[in-house]
Amino acid sequence: MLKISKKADYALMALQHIAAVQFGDVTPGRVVNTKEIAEEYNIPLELLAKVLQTLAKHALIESHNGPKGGYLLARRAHQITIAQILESIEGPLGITDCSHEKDGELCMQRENCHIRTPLLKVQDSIAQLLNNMTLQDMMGGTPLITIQSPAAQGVER
Amino acid sequence: MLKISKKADYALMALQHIAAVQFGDVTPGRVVNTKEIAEEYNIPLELLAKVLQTLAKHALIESHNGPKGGYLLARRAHQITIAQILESIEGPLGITDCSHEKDGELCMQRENCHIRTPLLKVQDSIAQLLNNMTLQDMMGGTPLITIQSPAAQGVER
DNA sequence: CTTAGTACGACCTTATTGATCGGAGATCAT
DNA sequence: ATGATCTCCGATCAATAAGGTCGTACTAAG
Repeated sequence: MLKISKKADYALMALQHIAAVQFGDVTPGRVVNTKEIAEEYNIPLELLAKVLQTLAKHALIESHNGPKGGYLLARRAHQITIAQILESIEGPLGITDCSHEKDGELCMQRENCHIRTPLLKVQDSIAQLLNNMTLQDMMGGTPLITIQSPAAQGVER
Repeated sequence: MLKISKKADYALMALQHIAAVQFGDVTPGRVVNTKEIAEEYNIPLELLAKVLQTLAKHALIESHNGPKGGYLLARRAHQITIAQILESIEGPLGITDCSHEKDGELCMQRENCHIRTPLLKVQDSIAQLLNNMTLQDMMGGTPLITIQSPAAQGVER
């Protein structure tokens, strides 16, 4: 519980990989295709493809068609937050059902519910945490590259 | 998707209610039965019953059988953390699948996975948050319960 | 115009969650 | 004791979401 989905997991791995290739020392600027990532991390190819398409639709990466095609980060790693990634894949994140309910459908226990307010506070804390963490912060012990980032916080390297 | 389940929601509501009755001004020390809570918050009776049984099994509340029976908080509100409640209902909480995997089954992408460590940090932060918040903290502006259902009981105690 | 790649939508399978049912056991009033 | 209420507990069902697959169309490089 309080668990992120596999698709979101895959998205994080893929983005980490793309970032590592793109800004790494070996072949910087190279595009990365779906198959390469799928094989590297043992992710089902078709599923990963859909995840990447979703990320592209949300403008976190950009796709290039045809042979020699593949994906590139749309922005730099420190400009992509973990929250953005998760929300691209799983929709707006909310601890509780009544977090962002439209006018029409409000939950049955709303009138007497005393736990909504405190729960929303918890949610805010988590959202804040995820919004302050970027893809850059996940680029710790990558074998491909050694990023010298002064601003990477909270991740051991 | 980082969401807590309905059962966990129900658990929180129920505990908040029990605490409010038990330590409130109106009828302090009174036991609370399943039906009362279910009706107050429009929760399916049978489902709530199971939630309460689970909470009792984890020693967060204690049950009293027979007529005039019901539930009582096993400890005081500030000694019950939100983390304890959630874990009672949904098992050990972990952001990612590989959080607490047994020796045998480790995830397919483990060897090349670069996101595990940073994710565990996120998880720790959330766990810390939930461990530092108690039931007491959810008892903010509780309008004290005003139930005097005929089915409930007489005036004594 | 062929080939290697993404794009996209429909579909299937499985796991989790939410909810229900039927009794067994406990307790209290009478 | 006995019956009326309660909780307890296991089994089960239904709904929904998650994970994964398939087929085809579209695009660009050689």
